[in-house]
Amino acid sequence: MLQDLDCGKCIVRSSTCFSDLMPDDIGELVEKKISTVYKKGQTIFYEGMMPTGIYCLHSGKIKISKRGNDGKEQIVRFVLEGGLLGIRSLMGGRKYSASATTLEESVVCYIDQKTFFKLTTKYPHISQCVMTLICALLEEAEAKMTSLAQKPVRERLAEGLLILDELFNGEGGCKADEQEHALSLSREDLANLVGTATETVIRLLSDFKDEKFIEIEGRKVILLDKEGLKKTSNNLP
Amino acid sequence: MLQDLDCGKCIVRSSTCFSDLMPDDIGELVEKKISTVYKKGQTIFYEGMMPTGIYCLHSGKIKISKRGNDGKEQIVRFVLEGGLLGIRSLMGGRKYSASATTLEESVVCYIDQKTFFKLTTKYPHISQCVMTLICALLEEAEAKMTSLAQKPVRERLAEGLLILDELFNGEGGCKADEQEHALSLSREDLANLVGTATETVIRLLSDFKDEKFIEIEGRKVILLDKEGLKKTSNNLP
DNA sequence: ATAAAAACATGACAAAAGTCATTTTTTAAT
DNA sequence: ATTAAAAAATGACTTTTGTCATGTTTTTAT
Repeated sequence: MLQDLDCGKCIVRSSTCFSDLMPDDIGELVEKKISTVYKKGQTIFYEGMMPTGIYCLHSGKIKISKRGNDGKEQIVRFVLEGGLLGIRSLMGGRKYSASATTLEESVVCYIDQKTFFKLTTKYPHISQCVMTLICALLEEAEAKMTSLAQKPVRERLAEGLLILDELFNGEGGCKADEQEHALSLSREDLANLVGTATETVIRLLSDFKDEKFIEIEGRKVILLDKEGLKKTSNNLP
Repeated sequence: MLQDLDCGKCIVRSSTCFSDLMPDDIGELVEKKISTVYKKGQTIFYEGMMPTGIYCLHSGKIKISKRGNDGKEQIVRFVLEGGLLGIRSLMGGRKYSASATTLEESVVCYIDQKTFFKLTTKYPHISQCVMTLICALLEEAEAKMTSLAQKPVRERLAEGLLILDELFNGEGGCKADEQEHALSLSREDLANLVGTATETVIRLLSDFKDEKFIEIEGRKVILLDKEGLKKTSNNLP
């Protein structure tokens, strides 16, 4: 547990729904929030648990995943620095319908529901902001549904690689001096994101390599030809 | 266009987010709302348009569907009597990401955004109610994603039939004196819901008939053995 | 009532994707 | 640095699902 994170100076906070808080409320946040470091692969909450607050991702990357009826994992989305975790479940008053697991070491701030709802009551713009977030998630979920229902695996994998690249190496991602356009999800995670078998991902990645769309360095996948991937993903413009 | 719908007496309204309005506001609703009858197969709004208000379904049934990159339709969800249409797009301030088409003759009340937002500002419980609705939609969407990604078509079709039955013949559906447990979506709609080819749906429906799970009467599908369907859908309890 | 159109049905075949078994490489721990 | 464990890779084979062609039935419109 970390004691020394000062929400007042937190650049992450200022880019979330919690921007524009009055000093007193920031003070309360500093006091009430509980910050925890999770190592890679640790789970923050499990599907089926009842939420008692929300989590704000201070640093790191997280996958949100469900288990299908046969216990197989399905990755539903990712959360990056500044993202909120468990907000849908808390706002909907329902159990978590997915689990949250770190993909790398992450610092997460927990805010209990009482403190959170006090803030949403006082600041309507927070509710508004959360509503916008959830609406965006729903739009994305419906797009992904369509993709899963209609596209062959090859197209979905190309699409998945591009989305991951945008997510991890785009705006909020790592700096340019790090390995550019490199993804390092396991093949299994990639399969659970795209909705296929691990072997199929491996085979298609080799194909993509042969076609010079990507380069493979051990676990890392480096995008060489995003245009080519875009074409094979069959996403027009 | 219909002039004679009185929101004050509207049983549908009283079961939606618009329950508990003060008389004056109901009066304004009566004045401002525009009620229209749509025939079967007509489209209320199209993917890509910008919303200018919301629609409330007074009677009828509606499918919400997207087009994939190859133009193929994907049914994303259904809306029944009392449901709101276009709420996600309006609240998220974004274009419609799906179209709304009637499955049978339907009466739809349009409320322009100014009137709507006036109400949400005055009645926080409306915003709260809408938030809960959208959270539920997101949860369902993520469940459907998982199903599409992991289940074989046969299981998805069984699941789809059960969901449709629950939706159309359960609580808000038709009365018991009508054909019980009968669905009359076209095979094509069924395919576009379940994410497969029309021929595959037809073949699987024959299988289900042979296995005595359903009976087929022309376009109508009558569920005989819901337990059996549940088992083949692989949804445990 | 009848014709035209749409929806449904079926067969044959091809393509896509999954499974299982086995080997190689990479990663992590001592 | 070495070894054990995990992840990645590959091949052989099966199953699932999609496509195309064609015939039949049901709706719908005149």
